Amino acid sequence: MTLKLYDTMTREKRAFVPRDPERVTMYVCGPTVYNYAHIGNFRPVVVFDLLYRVLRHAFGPERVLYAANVTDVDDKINRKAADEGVPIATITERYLAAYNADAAALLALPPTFQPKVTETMDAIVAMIAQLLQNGAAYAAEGHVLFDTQAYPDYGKLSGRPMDEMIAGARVDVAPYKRHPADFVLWKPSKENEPEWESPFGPGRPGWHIECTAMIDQALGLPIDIHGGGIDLVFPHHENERAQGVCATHDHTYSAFWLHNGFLNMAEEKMSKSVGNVALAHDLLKEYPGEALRWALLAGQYRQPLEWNGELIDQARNALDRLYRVLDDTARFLSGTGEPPAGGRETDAMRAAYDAVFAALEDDLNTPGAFAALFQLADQVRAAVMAKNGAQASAGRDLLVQAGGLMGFLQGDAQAWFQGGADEAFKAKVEELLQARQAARAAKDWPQADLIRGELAALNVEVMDGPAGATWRIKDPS
RNA sequence: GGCCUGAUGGCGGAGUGGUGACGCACCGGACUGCAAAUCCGUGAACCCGGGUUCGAUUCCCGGUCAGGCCUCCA
Repeated sequence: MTLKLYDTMTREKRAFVPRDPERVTMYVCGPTVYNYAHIGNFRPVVVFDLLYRVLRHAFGPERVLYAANVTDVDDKINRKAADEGVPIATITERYLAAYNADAAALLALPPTFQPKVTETMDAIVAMIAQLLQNGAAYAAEGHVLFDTQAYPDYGKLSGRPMDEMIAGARVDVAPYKRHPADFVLWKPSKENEPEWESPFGPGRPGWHIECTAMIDQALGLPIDIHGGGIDLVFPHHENERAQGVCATHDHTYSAFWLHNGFLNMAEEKMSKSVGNVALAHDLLKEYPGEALRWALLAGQYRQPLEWNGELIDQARNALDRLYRVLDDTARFLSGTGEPPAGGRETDAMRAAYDAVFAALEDDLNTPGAFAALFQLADQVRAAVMAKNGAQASAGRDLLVQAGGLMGFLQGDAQAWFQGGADEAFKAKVEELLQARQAARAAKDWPQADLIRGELAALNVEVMDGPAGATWRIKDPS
């Protein structure tokens, strides 16, 4: 089986073959850290984290280099800093920390590198100088601009014929541009804006050059995979490519271009509590990160995804079901008293397990992978019901492994169901549970139901099983 | 105005030139003191109009609707 990925550039799905299997490189455009990130900003985080995991599995963890940048030089940052009367770094550090915490909560692995513009300034300046030297850039009125006419392939990535686009554009063209599509590589800073020294005069980099320089510095051009949101195809990635190719004289830049679709926000349903629960930071207060991760992967990454409260509930329920299988299996295995070692899975289990990988290798078909995961879970449950400890154990291991490849099911099942409960709370619940058990033993049903009601008031749901009662935190709704 | 995507059951969402996955929800049954879970089972969809084909949800054309980009927004 081979990994197949859809490349925006060639508009086709094709086999992924890295330039060097010992050193697979991926770069993804990250956030501008001036605020809490919208949940939509985390779709690429989760999607490319999944790809990162798949690549690590395929080529070996230490052979995959993943760089996800952070933009910490930006007008919006400047404005925010001015509003609060604090240095730029105060803003960027605050929101970078929040961003990384949120990404971690969504179970995204930390990338190998997280380059920042402020730490790449030398490389940016050097690359601009190189472009000037190569005749692909020119200076005008304190700016340095990229000369799109110097790059015949310009527009190829986004599939835009330049003349038509300019004809239809509603943009004012700066008078110092030789061609309307030319874009800024370096520009003078305005009053009170941060600025850096350069051979072209003091100033700051334009938007696109930073990524190209960060890629070259962190990974080295060309790379195997470049990812980001679909909105970045033009102009950002088109420009990146133009710069990179003209600076390095290597035509690849990135062998594959991957772009994730947008989240469709249904504003009417989103307001479960109040206002915009659309910030990942806020959503994470209400839902387990693992459920949000599942929701973000509920659709194939290139398709638009309907984002609403129901989607999150469904994701949570889906994980409930898988964790329940894990939990029931654990109970069964501990009940049998003999931890079966070296058990063997059934063919159906193995087939489902393989199907998870096959789906992911097909351009990250996460819905297909989920379907296979459920198939596997069903097989494990069947083994438990058949009281086949060896098969249950082996199947459970496969399920945890397959889920793990996608970043799921690595937590303790009890923790999933009782997530967020502290020790004092658990003790309180146990106390009520025992009182209820006593009432049940005495067949005092009214009393037992009364206690169930008390637990319900604590947002706890009781489940009576053959081995006693278990409990879980109910849905937040 | 130009360019580009998409349209599948109540909801989310795969896939395919010929019995339309999967999950959630719903309904019936089993089980249960109650409830949950679980098990068995039922029902339910391919935007509209043409074309190609023995046959189209799938391919082509047109339309409608929705979304994205052309304004440093994933």
